[in-house]
Amino acid sequence: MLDGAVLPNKFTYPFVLKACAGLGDLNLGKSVHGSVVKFGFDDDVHVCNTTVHMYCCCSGGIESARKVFDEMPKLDSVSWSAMIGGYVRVGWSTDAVDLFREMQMVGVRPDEITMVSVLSACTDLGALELGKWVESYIDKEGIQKTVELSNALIDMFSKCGDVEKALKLFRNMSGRTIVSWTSVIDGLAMHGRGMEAMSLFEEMIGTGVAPDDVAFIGLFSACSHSGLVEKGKSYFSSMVEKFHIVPKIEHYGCMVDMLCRAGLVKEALEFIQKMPIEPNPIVLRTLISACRAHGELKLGESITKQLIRNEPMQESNYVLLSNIYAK
DNA sequence: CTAGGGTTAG
Repeated sequence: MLDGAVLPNKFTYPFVLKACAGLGDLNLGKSVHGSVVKFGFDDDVHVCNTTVHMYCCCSGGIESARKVFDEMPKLDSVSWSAMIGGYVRVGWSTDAVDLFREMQMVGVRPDEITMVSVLSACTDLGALELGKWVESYIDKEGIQKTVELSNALIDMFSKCGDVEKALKLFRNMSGRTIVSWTSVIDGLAMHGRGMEAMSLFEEMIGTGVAPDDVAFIGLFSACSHSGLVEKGKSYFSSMVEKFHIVPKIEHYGCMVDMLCRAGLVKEALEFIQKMPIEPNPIVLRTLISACRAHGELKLGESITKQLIRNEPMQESNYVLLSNIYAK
């Protein structure tokens, strides 16, 4: 296209940049950005917004995104949402909140998409008071409570410690999605309310919503945190046999965590050995910590040595080993 | 003619 008669125009770039974002390819994105600059489309707010988003989606691109953002001739709510959302995605939630404050100071009106990202930042930070403020801000500003925004509110309350409030919003919500159910189940799980999480899970199935792989992670986590080992095992079978979901490492990880918390270290080891996929470092660390807690020091030592062989650069593994020797 | 978000074990 570049060497023919047809030149790219400013309407071409958002599609190309979006493709780079989808691939997460920073080098490709950089070269497309270079082309944007070369053709002088870097004064177009839509092209710049897509560029910010592209950098935010590429690993290691967040600083470049901020650079483009800072140099934009004009910022609209999409620009701010893209940058705030980018910070949340890479886990820089404090920067996301700071940027939201800056957005308010310069007087750009946030919309429901901005607020979803701000709420994600609150959830990540466990900032309940800020989250409550955001909720009242949404009401005060008359920002549209889409299903996605309601879900973000439920998720925030659920994970920041006000499960009752999350449940209340959930019960009053019209048009719940599996995300709404999963957020409340996760909150109950995190706060040791495993039986309620289980009954909500059953209620969900009863209303005709089929559980997906993410919902099962929440459910297993609930069983794990509440010591419901037999329930967890039976749900694991049902996930595979009844709902035909292929377990991922996260599902196996939950089961290992559940067995370890219950002190069934040997059974956790057997479970790992029977898994059809390789245990990742997270699973191995769960097992090692359990070995230490339950006096299986020899076993813990051998697994830790295996872990160190797999990731010799991870300093925390040596801490695990020294903790075992300390015992 | 284009654009930003949304549940995932420890």
